[in-house]
Amino acid sequence: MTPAQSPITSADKTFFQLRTDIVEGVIAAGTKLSETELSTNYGVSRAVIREAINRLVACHIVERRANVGARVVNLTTEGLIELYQIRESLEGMAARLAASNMTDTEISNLESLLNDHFEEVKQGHSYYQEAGDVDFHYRIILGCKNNHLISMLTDGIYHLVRMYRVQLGMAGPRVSTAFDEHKHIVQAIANRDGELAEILMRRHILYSKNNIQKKLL
Amino acid sequence: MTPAQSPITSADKTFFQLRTDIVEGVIAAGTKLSETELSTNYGVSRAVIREAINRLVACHIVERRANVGARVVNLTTEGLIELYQIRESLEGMAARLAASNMTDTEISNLESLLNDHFEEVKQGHSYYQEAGDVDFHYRIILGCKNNHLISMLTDGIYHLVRMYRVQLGMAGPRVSTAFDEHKHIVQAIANRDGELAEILMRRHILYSKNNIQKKLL
DNA sequence: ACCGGCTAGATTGTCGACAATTGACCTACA
DNA sequence: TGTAGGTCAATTGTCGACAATCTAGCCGGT
Repeated sequence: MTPAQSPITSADKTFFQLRTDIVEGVIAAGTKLSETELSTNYGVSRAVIREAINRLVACHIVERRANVGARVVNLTTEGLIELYQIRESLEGMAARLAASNMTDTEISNLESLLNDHFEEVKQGHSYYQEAGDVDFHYRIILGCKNNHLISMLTDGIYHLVRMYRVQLGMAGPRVSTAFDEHKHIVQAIANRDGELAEILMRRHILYSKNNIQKKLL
Repeated sequence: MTPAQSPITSADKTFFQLRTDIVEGVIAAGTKLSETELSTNYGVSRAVIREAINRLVACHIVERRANVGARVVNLTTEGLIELYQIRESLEGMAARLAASNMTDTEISNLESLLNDHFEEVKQGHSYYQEAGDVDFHYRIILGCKNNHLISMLTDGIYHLVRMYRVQLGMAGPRVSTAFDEHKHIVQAIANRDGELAEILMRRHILYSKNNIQKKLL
């Protein structure tokens, strides 16, 4: 799913591990992160834990107050809306750029990916499950070829999005509609129509937000 | 200009200092950042330097390779374009949200700010100088009330933008035209027309990008 | 002369100990 | 009883030393 992360240093590994544990809910939202405690739990020095925590702060997964400590962020409705506004903006741009910058083979790969998903939908499997949706969005993000943008989305935003999805249990009913939206986005990209691709991607994410927002009220 | 940063810890101060020195060009782009050397220069321990560098890595001002070291990023045309694509996307969204979320007093403050600038323009002062432009964009960003978005722009993107501006010397000729663009954006926000505000802001940044791109060829 | 491996120096990564700050509890006093 | 102040334990911030890793230069073989 996500491309091979290659943890080199001990701090890398600890960062990835901690991030996974928080996103998956092993460490609950709002939890205080005690450096000494984590240090013993993960079997590394406090310096390593500190570096990992600082990186999590940079992705907005953890908040730190000087001389007081670090806490996992709380999952709020406002936070989720903020996140989706950013997604709408950045992924819309990614789709626009992808229409210009994806190679023909990348596009045909994306189309065949979509066909595979179509088969699953026909057989009644819920399409809007993590893997398929994430995979789709992921390829378009990579297709934009803007490294800074790619990094912001894949290193920063997406883990937070996933945290909300996992912990608020969002495997919503937007099955076939979401699939159609994906199909139209790919069509626009294949036609090299960046403007349309952006509009469609933004609407797609906006619908998603509205759907979730409805469920949370 | 930028709101009061309150450096608490020694690492905070070192981070701000280092960032300023890099953005202003005291430490040139592409320079290798030796931890021990910086440690003696700034009069703090290596741990503090490491934390500061890691934060700079998170803002994409510095790149680090494990076991090798950290370097200040190189300023490339591609990097600048990437940055402006992100700005177009995020600040467009900020303008849209600002049209909904700014208070009436914030809007009237913004209008009077623009009037002050207009006086300067009438008197022949180059409007498109750092202070005025940054101030304008800054207020709109804050006006969006999306804390995550605010943080991405003010902590992340803007220092890089400034680094390009300072080091590539961009005090371009877009004087009165930029002022008009600002005026129209404020009008849209005052009318609570988010959609138009976004379109105008995106075009404003796009023009800016084209202008710079033209000068760099 | 050129290429591959090896050694030495320097740099980064990790660790445990010490210093500084915070928050809570406890006490004294109005 | 409630509040202000002080004390103490616990946590975070900072430091210097040690271990692991990379780069550059040297040496020997082909």
